Amino acid sequence: MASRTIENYLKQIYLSRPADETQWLTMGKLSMAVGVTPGTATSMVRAISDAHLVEYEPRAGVRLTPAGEQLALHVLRRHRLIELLLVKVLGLDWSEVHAEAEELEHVVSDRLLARIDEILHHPAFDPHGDPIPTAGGVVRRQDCCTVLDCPLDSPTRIARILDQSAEFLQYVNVCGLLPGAEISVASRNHQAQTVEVMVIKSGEKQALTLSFAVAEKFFVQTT
Amino acid sequence: MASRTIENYLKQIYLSRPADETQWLTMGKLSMAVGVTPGTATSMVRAISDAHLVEYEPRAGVRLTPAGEQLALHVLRRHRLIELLLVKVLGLDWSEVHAEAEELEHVVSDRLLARIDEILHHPAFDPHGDPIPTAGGVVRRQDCCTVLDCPLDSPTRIARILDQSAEFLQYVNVCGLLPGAEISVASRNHQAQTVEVMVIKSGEKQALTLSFAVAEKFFVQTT
DNA sequence: AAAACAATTTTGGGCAAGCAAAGTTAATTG
DNA sequence: CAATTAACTTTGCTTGCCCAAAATTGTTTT
Ligand SMILES: [Mn+2]
Ligand SMILES: [Mn+2]
Ligand SMILES: [Mn+2]
Ligand SMILES: [Mn+2]
Repeated sequence: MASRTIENYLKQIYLSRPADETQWLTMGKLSMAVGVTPGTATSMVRAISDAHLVEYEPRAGVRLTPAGEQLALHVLRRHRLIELLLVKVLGLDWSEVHAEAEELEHVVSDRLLARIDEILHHPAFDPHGDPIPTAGGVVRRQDCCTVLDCPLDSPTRIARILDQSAEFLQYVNVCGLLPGAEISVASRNHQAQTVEVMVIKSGEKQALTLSFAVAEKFFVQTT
Repeated sequence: MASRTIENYLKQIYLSRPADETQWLTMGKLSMAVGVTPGTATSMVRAISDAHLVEYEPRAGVRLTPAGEQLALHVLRRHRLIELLLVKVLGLDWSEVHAEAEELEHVVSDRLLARIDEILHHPAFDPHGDPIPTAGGVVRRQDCCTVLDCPLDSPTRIARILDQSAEFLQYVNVCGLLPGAEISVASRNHQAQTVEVMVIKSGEKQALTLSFAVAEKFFVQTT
């Protein structure tokens, strides 16, 4: 059994892996993601590599083996199912569940997880719109664009938000930009680096301005 | 914050404390309860005593300070509320929830615990009939007798079972001796050390024989 | 090509928990 | 009382995980 430390490393290696599959994740990035000093990450990765859960190339970086990826996806599945349970059944606010799940993901048994999955009717997405890997370790990929690059003036639906920080999610809540919300992008200003978004908030249409950096965090799906 | 190890020690010191308040809990008993060697218990208790959570008297034993007791009761509250949640909301069998709660009790936040308490309508007892300490750390004491010493031939109700092992609880399940079940004690045989119990199992009355040792595990309340 | 820089690895050390086995103490027994 | 025994404590060692700071390496810059 992998320790909770190792589970956290594997999960972060998965989440922080570079888009280009041939690339390695550097120790600097990993140590930041896990929240330890670079030296600690190096020696931990050495150990995890001895267990054949990652490949490690000194001065290049780290990459999950198939076994390591399965384990990472299992942790991610636990994390996201727990988040959804906390929102749907326990009634916590979606801005607080990430921190909570960060701990719970390491102690929930397979049996309990199966019950949670049943109660939620085998959901495909967590409260932030992140896909929940299947019990078999498969991630159903949804290709969609962001508020930054979707077509203008067409009605779309927010599908996913790429930020787990409680403060940001509370702001998102206030704006009504939650997953499922219908919006359309009115315009983009490349000089000011801002996007103007129309959102239906408690019945009436409202305009909202976001920076490019923030717009990029919102994935949308054309309806 | 107390580590999960310390939380476990405090909880076991509370649960294993001798009935006589003036007595100390010996290191032997404690090390058995926690599942470590006696030497480990001794040095751990020394450390916890430095934190003023217990009093430790070499060669006598250990005893909780008021601060330590509050912490222990908090852990116990988490444990028992979680057990009830797992049974009532998640639909786990009551024989499996103890092991599950043993881990979860250390990672559930105050906020989540408050939600659980609300959803369950501030329950007073867990699935085994054990009292749930209040948020203020008060244990509501119910004085009742056991199947070993209750009056004969009077209808009573099972209130509490003093054994958390899954196998035993599954047997209890089969016999219909769960908390809430109506029973009456027909006779006791002091030579054979057995008790004959009448229990209403799926409509019809059934007779059941238990040893003194097992009878003692069932607390009953006269109805 | 040399110097400077940034990223990474190595070294040395710390803390929390644990075990095994040796040493101590206190109670029990002959 | 002396000897034995059982319970407890001490000692020495291990493992997992972490940090700070020094050393190394690969890449830019000058
Ligand atoms: Mn985690
Ligand atoms: Mn999420
Ligand atoms: Mn526990
Ligand atoms: Mn219980």
